[in-house]
Amino acid sequence: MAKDFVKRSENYSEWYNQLVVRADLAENSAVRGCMVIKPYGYAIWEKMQHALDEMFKETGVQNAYFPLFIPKSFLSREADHVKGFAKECAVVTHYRLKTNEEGNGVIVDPEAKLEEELIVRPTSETIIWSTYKNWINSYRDLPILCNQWANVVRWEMRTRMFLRTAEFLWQEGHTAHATREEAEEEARRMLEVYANFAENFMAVPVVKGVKSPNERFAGALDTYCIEAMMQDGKALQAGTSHFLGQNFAKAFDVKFLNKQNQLEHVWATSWGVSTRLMGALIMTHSDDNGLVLPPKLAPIQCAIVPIYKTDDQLESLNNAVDPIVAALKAKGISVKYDNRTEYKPGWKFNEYEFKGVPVRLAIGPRDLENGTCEVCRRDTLEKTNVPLDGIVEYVEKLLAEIQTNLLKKAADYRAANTRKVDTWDEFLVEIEKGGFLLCHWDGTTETEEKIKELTKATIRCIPYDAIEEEGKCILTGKPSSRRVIFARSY
RNA sequence: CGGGAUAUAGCGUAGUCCGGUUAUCGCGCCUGCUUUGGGAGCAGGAGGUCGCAAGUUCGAAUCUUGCUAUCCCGACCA
Repeated sequence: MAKDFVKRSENYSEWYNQLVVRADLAENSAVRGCMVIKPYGYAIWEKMQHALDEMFKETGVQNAYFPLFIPKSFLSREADHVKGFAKECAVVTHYRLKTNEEGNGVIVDPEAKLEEELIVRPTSETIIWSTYKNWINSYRDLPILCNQWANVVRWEMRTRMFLRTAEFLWQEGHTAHATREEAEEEARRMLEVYANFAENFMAVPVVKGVKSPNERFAGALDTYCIEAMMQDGKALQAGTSHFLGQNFAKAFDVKFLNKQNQLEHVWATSWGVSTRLMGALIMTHSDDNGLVLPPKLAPIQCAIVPIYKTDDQLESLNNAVDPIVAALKAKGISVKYDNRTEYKPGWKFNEYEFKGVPVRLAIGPRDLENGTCEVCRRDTLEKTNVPLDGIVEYVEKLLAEIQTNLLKKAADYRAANTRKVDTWDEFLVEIEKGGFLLCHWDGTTETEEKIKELTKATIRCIPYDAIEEEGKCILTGKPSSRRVIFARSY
């Protein structure tokens, strides 16, 4: 372990920042609020992208790409939408620089002012719906199911690596449908995809639910979301899927002729997940020894460290390990045999541990004699001596077990930090402890905002699986028919 | 944009209150030898506009003023 690595329990924010930087995932850039994603971090993101792409394809979604710049007038077409994003947009006003006549460097050429300013997309609903207008005439053109992988810019006041940066990478799906039912179904289907991905690939358990009107996406009729719990008890919105109704179709005049030969506005959805998922991944599993990665997203699933004194020993180890590496690769396991001479075994152990490599094998002369190797699993740090005969199957099984174990650990943690709260006094005490509080709420925005003002807690979602029960609002005592999740969040 | 703080080598820092030779220490980096089953040891070495600018002074990392940048707490948010 790094000598001065801050413990998770001591300073959670500091722990997170150091983890990101020292595990080689990312670093702050010279540009305010922006982040450099380093190769190791990007490799994880790529794995996420590939897995999501596969899942999207299964639902019939195709990838496309739309422009980075949005004419200012587009953004103002949908009233709620512009209200939601106006405060955080980067604006392009000029298209040319010129050399500074009074010295060195360049200045913005005042002659090159744009007639209409361009907005760097904070999200692409507007540019996409202005395009869809040209694609849609008849019910035969529907549905349109497009996704784009892109960067977006939101000029945030305070940033935090992966969780909130001025520029971030994401995927945004935009679909167009002939009926309300179909669009609503699509929005829910994609939420299922996200929940699936979070649990099966990231090993992050999530609560599926609907946002309260207050927390809804700007311009949506309904926002579905998945909420995860981090190890400090705070909630993290991991993905959202919006039912947009006909708002954008009306704003951009997108109509189609239905089977009855009547002109109708198109129904829309949009859904997205971002590099924020990286933050969720890091914060859900990692510990005081560094990153812990679920095998399905780990760039290196198995590291092999040779232990030797002489060149002869190294050579016989190389000969013994080569077929094992080949066999692991044949099983689709990404393996790194680290026989660099520049670093000592102890250094390598710590390195792979810190970077969250799920399984590490150590093989030395002693093992060659015994026909064994030492297997260390990152999730529990347990070490076992395992016969080299059958090692490939052992590693394969262990990776699957780690994947399962991480999800279980995270689910147990969440369960231990989720509780029902029925009185306001109790709420005030419990919210300080962190975690999810299941409470009754009278359904009004006023109450929600009052609670936020008093405690910084927000309604994370109204869970799909909320049980119908009679209750009284935590704050006002007015009747309520189901519990919602209150928590402090990122 | 309000409130608070900071700026010294790639990173982390001492020195600043109370001005005074060659700016401290650790990590990292380079060279050599010994090492290698949990971040090796010893020896040697490289690396600095002390955030920028002006002022006070015989003399400024240190005092004064202005500027800039960053961080933390708010407001905003995936």
